[in-house]
Order: sequence, then structure tokens, then C-alpha cells
Amino acid sequence: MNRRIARVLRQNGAKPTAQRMALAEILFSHPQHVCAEDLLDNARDTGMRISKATIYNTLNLFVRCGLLREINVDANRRYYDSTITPHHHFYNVDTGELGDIPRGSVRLADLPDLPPGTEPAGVELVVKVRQRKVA
Amino acid sequence: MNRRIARVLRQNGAKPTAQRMALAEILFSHPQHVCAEDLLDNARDTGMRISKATIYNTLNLFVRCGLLREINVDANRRYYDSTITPHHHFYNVDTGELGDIPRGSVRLADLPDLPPGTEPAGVELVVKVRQRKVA
DNA sequence: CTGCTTGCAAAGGCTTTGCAGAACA
DNA sequence: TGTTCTGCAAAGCCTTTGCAAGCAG
Repeated sequence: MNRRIARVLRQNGAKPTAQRMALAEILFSHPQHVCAEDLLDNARDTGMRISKATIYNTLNLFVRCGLLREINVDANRRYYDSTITPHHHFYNVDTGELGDIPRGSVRLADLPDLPPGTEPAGVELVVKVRQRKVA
Repeated sequence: MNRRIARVLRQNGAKPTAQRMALAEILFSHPQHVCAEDLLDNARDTGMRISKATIYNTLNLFVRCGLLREINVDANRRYYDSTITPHHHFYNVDTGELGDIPRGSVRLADLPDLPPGTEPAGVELVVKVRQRKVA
């Protein structure tokens, strides 16, 4: 696993430094949705010394390398998804919580014709939910 | 039309001021996707005097009143959609262009079970496209 | 060694806020 | 006349950038 990350980084002309590998360890140990600050906190909780700049640099690098996916749901913050296989998201507008929707549990039928001169680059589906009012 | 806007504003405890009605005029004269700066430029092009703060205040107000929809596609900027009937979007990742997808041209089958304790609050589908490489 | 990385602090871009004057009801 | 709204400038938040010191190959 770490091998794979290191290989992908090298393939993209980036070095598998200690900080990068440690962040990868955190990110890919289990599926999660994080913003920069979450990752910074998580990283420091493990005792490592790391700067905010490196967090941002690494997140951007991982996205460029296809290791991480950016999710656009919160206009205030960028979120990153450590699961890159195609799937969709729940977004709780009250709590800000993000959840995964396996691709199989939604069926997109009849996708529309693309604008002329363009080719597909991905589909992002967000199902927004809110807390149900207690009746 | 202007009547309707004014009524909605009043229902939400806001006054249909000259600036707000002028911005509504611009926004709802035809379907469009704008960010704050676009709207500021468009407004000033009509010769009106308006500040950036009022643009932001008004955009937020219109969203709160359900007159405008926020679209999350560009992490750098907030975009607003003057069409609030349910529909989806194309997003050209190369040009930043936004396009509408009529709801009818996509069929979402088998929406998943919602997380417990939540109720639906909307579905947002973004079909990302990129410029096709000339063969 | 040589160039890429890191950390820190400062800068940048978008959005919000504080406040005085203006407009509305 | 009392609120609410506007405009301006300043502040705030997230993200990026500049630069010197550190590390990888």
C-alpha cells in the first residue's frame, strides 16, 4: 500500500517524503472526508511535526496524482475524499456531515448529450438531507 | 414579476429597495449563473451605483428567500443560479462554464435510503466535462 | 552536491462585518 | 421617527506564496 503511494508519487515526479507518507497513512487507513484543518489536527494528534503549508501542498499534490478526490459541497472549505472509486455523497446541510453513496445504489439513466466539443470528465451527485423534525 | 419578487421579499421581512429590485431585474431577466463579481459588473454596466457589500448581502438574502440557488462547483468562488426549478448542471472544468441540464433529460432511478433521522433536502447533479482534444 | 520540500510568516482572494449616513414605512 | 439598508473600509477566513533552512537522491 505504502509502496503503491510512493510509486504513484514518483511517477508524478514527487518524492515520497516522510510527511507525505505519514499523511497518506492517515488518509488511506480508512475511507474518510477531510478538510485541510481536519488533516492538520489528525496529523498532529499522531505526534508528528507538520506545517499548514505542507498540508495544503500535499492535499493538492495528492489530487493532482489522482490519489484524492476533491468534493464541492461546502462553499467555505474544500473537502477531500480518500475514496477515489466512483461513488456519490450525502450531505447533511444541518450538521455538515458527509456520507458515501455506493455507486450501485443509484442508477443514472438517460444522461444528456454533452455540450458540443466536450467529453465527459466525471459525474458528481450530492443528495442533500436535513435533520428530520421530530414529529 | 417584480411584484412577485417584492412580495417574496416582504414575506421574509425584507424591504424591496431600489438596489434589490434592480439586481432582481438583472438576475431574473433571463436564466443565468453568476458569481458576486459578475453581478457587480453587470449592475454597474447598467449605470447604477451599488457597493460590493450590497451585492453580497443581496445574494445571501435572495438565497434565504428561495429566489436564488447556490451552486457548488468552483471551490474559489460561489456561483448563483437564477433558475430555481429543479435541474442539473454541466460544468466545463477547462473553461469554468456552467450549463443547465433540464431535469427531464436525466433519470435518477433507485435513489438510496437516506441516513436515519434525515429527510431529503435536494439533489444536486453536476456532469463535469472537458474540452475534447482535437484528434 | 543540486534540486525538491518543509516550515514560517506574509500575502492574496473572496466574503463578512462594523459603523455612519441615507432611505424606507 | 424608528428601523432597516447602503456604502465604505476594515477585518476574517481559507488558501497560496516567498524564502531560508533541511532533506532526498
